[in-house]
Amino acid sequence: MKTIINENDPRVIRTRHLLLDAFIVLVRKKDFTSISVKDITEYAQVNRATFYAHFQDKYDILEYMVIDRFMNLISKRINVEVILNEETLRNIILFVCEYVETVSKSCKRNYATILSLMEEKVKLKLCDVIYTILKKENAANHKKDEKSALIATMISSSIYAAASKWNRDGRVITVEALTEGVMNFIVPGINIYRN
Amino acid sequence: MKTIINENDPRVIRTRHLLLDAFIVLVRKKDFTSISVKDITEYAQVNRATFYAHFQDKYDILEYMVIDRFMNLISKRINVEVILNEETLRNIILFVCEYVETVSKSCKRNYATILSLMEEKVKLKLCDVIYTILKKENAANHKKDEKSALIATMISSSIYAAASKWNRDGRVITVEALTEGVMNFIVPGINIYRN
DNA sequence: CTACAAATGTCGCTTTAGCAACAAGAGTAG
DNA sequence: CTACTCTTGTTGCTAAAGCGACATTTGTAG
Repeated sequence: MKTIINENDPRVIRTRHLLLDAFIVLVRKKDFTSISVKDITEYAQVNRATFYAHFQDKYDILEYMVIDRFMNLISKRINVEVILNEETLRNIILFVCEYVETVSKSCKRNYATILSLMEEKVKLKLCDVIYTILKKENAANHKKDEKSALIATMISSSIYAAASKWNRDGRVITVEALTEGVMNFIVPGINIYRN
Repeated sequence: MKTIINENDPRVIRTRHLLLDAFIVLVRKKDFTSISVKDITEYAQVNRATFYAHFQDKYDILEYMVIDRFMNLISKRINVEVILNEETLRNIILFVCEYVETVSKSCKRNYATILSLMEEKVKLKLCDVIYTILKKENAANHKKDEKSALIATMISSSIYAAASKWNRDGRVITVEALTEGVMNFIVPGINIYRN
């Protein structure tokens, strides 16, 4: 039962960090299934009841961790202040490929199934990022918001699906080749949307 | 105005650590005089008012740090469960010499005067340690407590004074030689007290 | 010297964290 | 199956940390 109200309270930030850091340490050492909330709070030196003020359960903190990392990584590579030109799109595609690859490599097979539950959240975040860029482009024109949301959904799902397939198939073609294939598919649709 | 009640509360321990760590970092970088309470709390990410719940002022946290370090160092070298035989005494003398030397070496000249204010506290702690050992030796005989306190005072002051002088004079004789000199002075007195 | 800026301690009030105890559920050994 | 233990969420209550404001002091530039 999350009960935290003010995300900017220094105590809240500190406690969240303690819990996340503990969780990350444990995740490297033990099987996710065998990690209990008690383990996390004991390692973090935080009361167990406090954990439940921040997260619903251990799946919740896993999700938080995955999203948090995704956003950290993408924000270092893609500036949301930019416009969605071809260069930006290529950067996003390259980033998603890299992300998918590193995640799949860092997963012991036990985590693969669990992380697949998180994929949906990551896709939504990717969609968010693209939507944010698109919306800013048409800040004045509110009528286009709906269209932006729709096209962002399709762009992000295309990119993520392509990157996933590419990774699943063993990454036999180069990322550049994949990027071209994706670009050829999505750019015409985007251009039509822009007119 | 220290207002902390429960020293074992995990939050108290955590906050104290944050403050101490921040203070130690700042002490290495800046002149003690130029360190403000605000600096410490900002670095530690702790509220300024909270600082005053733990320490009176920056001199107080300095004192705490010095005592804390002294106790950490001595507890690694001298087990208070031991009895005060000649070996233990020699170990104590060696430790005090080492302590005095390292402190004086790690001090920029600005700190020397400030740390001299701390010397008295360190001496008292040394006295405490010796008294604890002595008292345990006569646990059954409460009448000897007063005598133990007195002799502990004299033993500790003798050792500390000798070590200080040895250090002040440039450490020209070996610690072993100094130890012999000190032992020759204090052991007879201790023996008389024991009978 | 003066005036302005910054640091110091302190205060009441709000918010978050710790704690102990609870019922409910999962897993395990006999 | 049963009894046992451990984990899980949850709940009041207590205690510590955060916050903004305040009067003072300190220090420093003009």
